[in-house]
Amino acid sequence: MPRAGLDRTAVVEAGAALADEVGFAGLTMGRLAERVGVRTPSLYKHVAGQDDLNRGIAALALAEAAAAVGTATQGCAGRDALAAAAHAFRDFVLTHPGRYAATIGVEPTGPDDPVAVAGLGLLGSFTAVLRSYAVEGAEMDHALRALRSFLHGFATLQSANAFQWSADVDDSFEWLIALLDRGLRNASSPQ
Amino acid sequence: MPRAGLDRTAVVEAGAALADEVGFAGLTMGRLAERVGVRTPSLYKHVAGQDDLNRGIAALALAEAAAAVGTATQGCAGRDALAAAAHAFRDFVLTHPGRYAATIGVEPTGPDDPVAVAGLGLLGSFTAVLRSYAVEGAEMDHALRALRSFLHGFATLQSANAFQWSADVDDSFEWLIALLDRGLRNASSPQ
DNA sequence: CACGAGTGGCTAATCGCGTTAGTTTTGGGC
DNA sequence: GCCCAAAACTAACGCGATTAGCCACTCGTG
Repeated sequence: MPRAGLDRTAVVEAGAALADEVGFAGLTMGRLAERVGVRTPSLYKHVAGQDDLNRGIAALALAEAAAAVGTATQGCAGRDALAAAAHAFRDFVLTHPGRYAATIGVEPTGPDDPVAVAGLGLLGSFTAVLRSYAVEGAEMDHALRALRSFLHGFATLQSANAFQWSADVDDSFEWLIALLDRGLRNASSPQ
Repeated sequence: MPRAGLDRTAVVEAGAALADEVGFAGLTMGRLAERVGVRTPSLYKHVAGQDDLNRGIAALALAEAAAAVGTATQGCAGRDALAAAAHAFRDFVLTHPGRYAATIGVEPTGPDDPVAVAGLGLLGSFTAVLRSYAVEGAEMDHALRALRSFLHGFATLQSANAFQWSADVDDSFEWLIALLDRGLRNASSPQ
């Protein structure tokens, strides 16, 4: 039996790709094993189990999302940066719905958990965007959460096909970015 | 063996309550059967299977959420209505995380699917709120999607404990409402 | 070049969950 | 008091995750 030459990152990456194809719920150890050309129990030589696999996929997805947002906003500021970040994030979620879904419901075990580290990276990319606006101090935390909620909600709902009405979804996304921009530009003004 | 006297709604409601307790992923036919005092296969006399159960729970949750938002916004307008709706929705998701989770990933099978009907009800509650702002025509669809994305994203992330930083989550929610209000008040103005 | 150890793969088996088939029991209507 | 449809039960299957235990390939070392 020739060896497949697997290692942890190969298994995790194959799992992420498979999750994108068949959906996170359809990611099964058996399917993943078949995909990488191995019998199911052999996977356990590389990952500790399904939970560990999910954590690996989540960390990978967060790192990739952070990179996508970071490079998309290079050299932009203000509304341009916001639009670039939003589009980069949504594109990532829509092209990689499975691995993004893996990031939900994974609680980091500690501050040096790869999931936590990757999450901080994504947060950093968003922080850079918000710095272009007059957001400072404690408001940064609120704005970060708002931005993350917006993007997560929209991308998740669209990826779940929860938008069934008439209007074009891309138009709605642009409208949403404009609304965020309006709200952020006056962030410090008295409500 | 004395009869338990179950019917479909009793099973669905017990399933929703159980999902809130143990999480949507922990909702299992065996546990639900034990909860209602019956053996697992007996549940299949009332629901067609786990998927059907999920649809029932989702429809129930959407109807309850619509009712909560609707009554909370009675007699309010503008920012008051927005704040009331946002709080009612978030409270519902936080107190019923399991049944709300059931609403994600359920695609209505047709226009008269109870899930679709209940979803339209929730949409109607949000539409009433947005009518207080100068939102009209095609913008209503965009604003609806924006509001839904915001609320879904925030509630989901908080319920998944994805907010790990310093600032108070309730403060962030108020800040987010203020941001939405600012953005909506100028909805029709040129960006 | 042999070899021994460790690693990566395999088979077999267990457990839990969803689901189906077939059987028994209950309780309301005649 | 009897009958039958509904509702519950037991038994059994399939599938997915996981573990235990075994074997083969490969690589570094003598």
